Amino acid sequence: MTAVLVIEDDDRIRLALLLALEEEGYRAYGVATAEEGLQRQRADPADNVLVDLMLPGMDGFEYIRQLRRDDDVPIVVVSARDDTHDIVAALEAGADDYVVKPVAIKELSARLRALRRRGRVGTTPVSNHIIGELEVSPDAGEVRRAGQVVPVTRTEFRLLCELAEHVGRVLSRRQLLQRVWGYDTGDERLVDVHVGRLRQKIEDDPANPRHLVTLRGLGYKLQR
Amino acid sequence: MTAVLVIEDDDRIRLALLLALEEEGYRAYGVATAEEGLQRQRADPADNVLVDLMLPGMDGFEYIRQLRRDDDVPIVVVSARDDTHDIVAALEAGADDYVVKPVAIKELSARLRALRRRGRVGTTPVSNHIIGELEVSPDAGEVRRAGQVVPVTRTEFRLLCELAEHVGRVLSRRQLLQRVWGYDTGDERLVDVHVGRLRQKIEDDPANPRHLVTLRGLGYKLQR
DNA sequence: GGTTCCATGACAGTTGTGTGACAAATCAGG
DNA sequence: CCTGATTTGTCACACAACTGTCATGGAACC
Repeated sequence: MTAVLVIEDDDRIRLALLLALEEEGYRAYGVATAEEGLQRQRADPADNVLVDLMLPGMDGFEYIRQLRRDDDVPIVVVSARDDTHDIVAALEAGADDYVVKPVAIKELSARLRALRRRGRVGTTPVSNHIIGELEVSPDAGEVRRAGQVVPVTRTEFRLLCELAEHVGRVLSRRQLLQRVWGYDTGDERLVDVHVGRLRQKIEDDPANPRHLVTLRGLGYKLQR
Repeated sequence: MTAVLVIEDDDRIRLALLLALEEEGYRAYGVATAEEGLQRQRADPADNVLVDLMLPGMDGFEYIRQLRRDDDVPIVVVSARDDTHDIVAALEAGADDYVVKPVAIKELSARLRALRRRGRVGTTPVSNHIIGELEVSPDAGEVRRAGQVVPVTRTEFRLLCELAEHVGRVLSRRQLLQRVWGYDTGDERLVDVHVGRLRQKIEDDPANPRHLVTLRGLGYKLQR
């Protein structure tokens, strides 16, 4: 069955849309924020995405841009604003269609069908490690936290990739030195420093890390 | 250059559309009847078709059905009628989008671009890449920015194609040297220089690139 | 309480990148 | 074949960003 993800902060509208879509034979589910929308689509990809533009927190434009980094799902904007600038900006950001509220469900359904008929084309998805709200894309050379790109340096990035490839496993300082730096020798404290810097960037509370944790006497571990 | 066929019986509207499209950087030509439209598209296929619904003789719905028998070109209906039944019927007949007259040319252009990005499904795979407002057509040997052709040199073009083929992925200087120049060896700084020159042409603010970005220590990446 | 292990801030040296200038190479048109 | 224009590759400099070391203080362990 065709699955549709609806991102709309107004509860009444969202529920009405979901109901109408189910009536039309879709499996439909919704979230209220763009952040949830990103997470949801990564965890359980839908065949179509409907998104409002005015959302609390991350807005619809930014949502589209972020999703489009590694997902080619057809995106339809459902907005109350009938403004050329918005329409152009949304399509440029990567949306495939733009309809103005209130929208006839039959029209929406027909537009979704037309889009699916076109099919997907484009980039093969990038391989990601997902650790909770953290995403590491070795291909894209990017680290995201709750959808937001976090700038990390090359060494930090390599270190994080190494840890992400072995989620839940302890890696000793020596192992990390070996794999990230290529050293066989050298001061192991170097690892500490970089772990510390990484924590500043990817942890909510760097002093009490939830993902990048220390195992005293053993080394470091990345966990979900 | 992207060619657009316009089928519209009202001379004034047709000419206005053609003019506006050319202004946007398209090669545009028009006919007044569906019969002419079919003939023309078979003789000299356009990349997009705009069609009115109310036409003398064969109407727009029938035109779409007939054209769709052997052509997967993106079709956009441009109609004065804002009626759900018409919209659904047109999309069901095989149209890809439906806009209501009068239409902002910028919106129309953005919708055409979005459609081309989706590409054709039945015919040869699309080889042109669309990255935001940027279009790269390896076949046509052209780069467009917001519809306007940007003159780039051969090397810049190859570099851009290489990056465009891997949107969202980092390519190291060595990889680029290898793929664009065919070197196995050589000074990697060469890549920097050409990236810099490319940025001057395709970026809004070359000093703060939005698409052709540097990933320090990793290489370059083209992103939407 | 002593010991070991770890976190963190500061800092100087190093590396990586952007850019302008320039000469060699290539191309277009006569 | 010649000439002028364009394109290409090299270089050097400046600047910003990154890295590794060290010292200090704090936390965990016995």
